[in-house]
Amino acid sequence: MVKIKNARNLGVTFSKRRAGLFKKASELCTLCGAEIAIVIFSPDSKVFSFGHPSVDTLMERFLGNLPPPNNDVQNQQIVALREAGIRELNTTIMNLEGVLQMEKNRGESLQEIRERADGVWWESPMEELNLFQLQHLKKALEILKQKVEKEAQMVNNNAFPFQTLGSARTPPNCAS
Amino acid sequence: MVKIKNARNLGVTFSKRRAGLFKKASELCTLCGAEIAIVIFSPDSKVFSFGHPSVDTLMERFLGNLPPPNNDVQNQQIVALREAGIRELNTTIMNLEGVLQMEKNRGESLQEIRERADGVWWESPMEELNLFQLQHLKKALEILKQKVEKEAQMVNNNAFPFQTLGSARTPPNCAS
DNA sequence: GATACTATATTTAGAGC
DNA sequence: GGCTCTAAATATAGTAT
Repeated sequence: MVKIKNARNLGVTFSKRRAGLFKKASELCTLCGAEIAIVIFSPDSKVFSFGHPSVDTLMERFLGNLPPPNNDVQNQQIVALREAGIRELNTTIMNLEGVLQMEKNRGESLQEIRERADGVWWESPMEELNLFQLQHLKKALEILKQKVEKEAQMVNNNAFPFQTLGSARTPPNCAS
Repeated sequence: MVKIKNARNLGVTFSKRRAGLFKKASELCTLCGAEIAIVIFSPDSKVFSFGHPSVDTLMERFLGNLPPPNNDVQNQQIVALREAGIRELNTTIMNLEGVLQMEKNRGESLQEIRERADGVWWESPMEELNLFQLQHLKKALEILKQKVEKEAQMVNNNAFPFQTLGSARTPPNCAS
């Protein structure tokens, strides 16, 4: 850990490192399929949080109030692998990119939102998005979702009738 | 984010990055006096957590079950919930972008993979990762759609749906 | 499976705008 | 406050042991 020389920069350091932490968390979610909730109270008691799928969902599961979803990801992976073809995956990728490109051309793409946010865009205040923009984003995402579901269904329809392995939940522990 | 070439090492990557995330969190605690709770569910539903001073303490404060040291519960709860909603939407979008970028990167070398796989392309680790991320993307999009719908509704009812209310309390202590 | 290594990639403190 | 730049610190994917 690098040492801090000036205490006056502590606020800046906090913001930068908080952003870095959330980025690492989101990468871990995307890369490994993990579900992560983070809650941070700053020294002046402001609250920041990160959650995928959501902080509340994961907290409740952690506290034992809700059972975990019984989706055996690894088994799904194996089952789907049996039938999945590279053509379908390529088509999916092309569709995804196509939709994004269309949205980009129409001037309200995710990329635009990202650019408007300048740098730490995912920390940018969503309040700057007006209703029209949100609806537009929503519509774009629905189209995108349809395409993904269509492709994913092609994979799952022919799914190998393998027995689904049960996944038992481990009791909450707290190891740091 | 570094691209993963071999899905076989996903478990190792998860462990390494989980350790890295916890390290970053603990540094943020000691360096800036922040209080942080992290809960991670691995793809096979194992639970890992980090907490300073403790996961339970921070989670309860976040959920509003315990009063913050020096402020009104209601306000704290509203602030936390709004923070959560905004950030989850943003981070989900970021996850989406990350997946798309990885798919794009991988798509560029699909031909090369085919050749290396030498006929048994479905056993190629690349395809495994593709499919895994496709499933992950689908899941992320479903969550995202819900959130966008919720946020859009809030915009309908409130001119400033995401306004962050201020809150202050006595500085915490975070020594380790 | 853990642990060590290392080349590469990412993060970040500080300074300047 | 926020943003950019950059040298230096740190994280990490792949690999060997």
